[in-house]
Amino acid sequence: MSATTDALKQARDEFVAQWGALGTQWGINRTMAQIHALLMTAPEPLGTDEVMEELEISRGNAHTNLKELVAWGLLRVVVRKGERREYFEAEKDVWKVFIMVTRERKRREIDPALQVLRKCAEESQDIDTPEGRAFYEQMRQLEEFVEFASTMADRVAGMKHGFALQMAAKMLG
Amino acid sequence: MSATTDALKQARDEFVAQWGALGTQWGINRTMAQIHALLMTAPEPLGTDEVMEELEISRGNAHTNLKELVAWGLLRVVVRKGERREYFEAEKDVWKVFIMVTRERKRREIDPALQVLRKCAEESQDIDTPEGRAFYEQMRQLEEFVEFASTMADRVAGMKHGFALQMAAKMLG
DNA sequence: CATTGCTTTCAGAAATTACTGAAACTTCAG
DNA sequence: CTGAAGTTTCAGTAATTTCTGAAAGCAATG
Repeated sequence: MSATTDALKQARDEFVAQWGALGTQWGINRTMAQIHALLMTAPEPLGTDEVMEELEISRGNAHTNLKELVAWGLLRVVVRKGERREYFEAEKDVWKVFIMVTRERKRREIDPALQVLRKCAEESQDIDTPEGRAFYEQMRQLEEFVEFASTMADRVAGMKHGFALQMAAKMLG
Repeated sequence: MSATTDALKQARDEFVAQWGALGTQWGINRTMAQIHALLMTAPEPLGTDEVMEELEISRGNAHTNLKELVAWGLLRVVVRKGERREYFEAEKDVWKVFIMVTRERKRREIDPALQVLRKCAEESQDIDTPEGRAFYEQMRQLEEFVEFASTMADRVAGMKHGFALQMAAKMLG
């Protein structure tokens, strides 16, 4: 193995390890983040066994997290003709990755919050004391804000990269 | 206790419990989210003992999470004249809460990612093979995007509520 | 319909994270 | 200085999350 190939392997391993550590901070499990990093920097699709070997993890773990990444829309399953194995390929376009993550987080984090806030607002609607009114108002304000966030998330997720940049330029200028 | 007071307590308990559960999904610990919910809906500042009693948690747990919330800028410490106890009061303005959370998440999630990406880009800068170039390019694209996110976070965190609404209207219109 | 090659599931083990309760520390008043 | 009232720390325990390895499932092939 040549010196440059070795240097690449090293840089890539570093990236995988660090991305995994970051994932933990973002509330994503380490293995999932590592697999994502590995595949985002893979020149071609990898199979379950290759992922297992590269990251030194069990089949069950590799399988679960690969499927989870597919559910997030961050990996595609690739089947090669004449082969039974499944290969996995990462979305490499950074903007598309961002869109996927935004959609998924909205679904998992924003939508449930909205449910809760609406329920609490409704339940406190008719409580006719100063404290009751204050509580209701607080719920309403949270609800309004989260609704706003929800709309923004949808908007952003629908944008084309170019448009987003244009908007950002306006915002920043 | 009157019926309406009772209904309020019930609604509030529900909110605290659910907000705690949501917190878990956001990668924030349950107790911290519960304390935050409790104080956001408290008509006046509470002391450690009241928080302990309300949520049925230990002193150590209450203390740690109260201080953590202060560190996030989501609670203020209030001292009443002639008293030694510390009381805690939540920021109730939803927009201000959002700003604080944005700042803190940028610091904890975006900045470290940028460090990692810069290091990996630098390390792979001179690897002169097709795979090396591809890796370097991927790091650069990620870096560029995260830089963009960082700038946006700073911008948003510097906005006044009114301005944000105005911008949102433009975006959505 | 038996075998092969691969995918999926899941019970138990390991690792991580959060909580308790008690002791140590700090500050103030008498 | 001593005690009272409160804050802070932390070792050990509990709860939760993640991972392993093996068994079960499934589809294609001969």
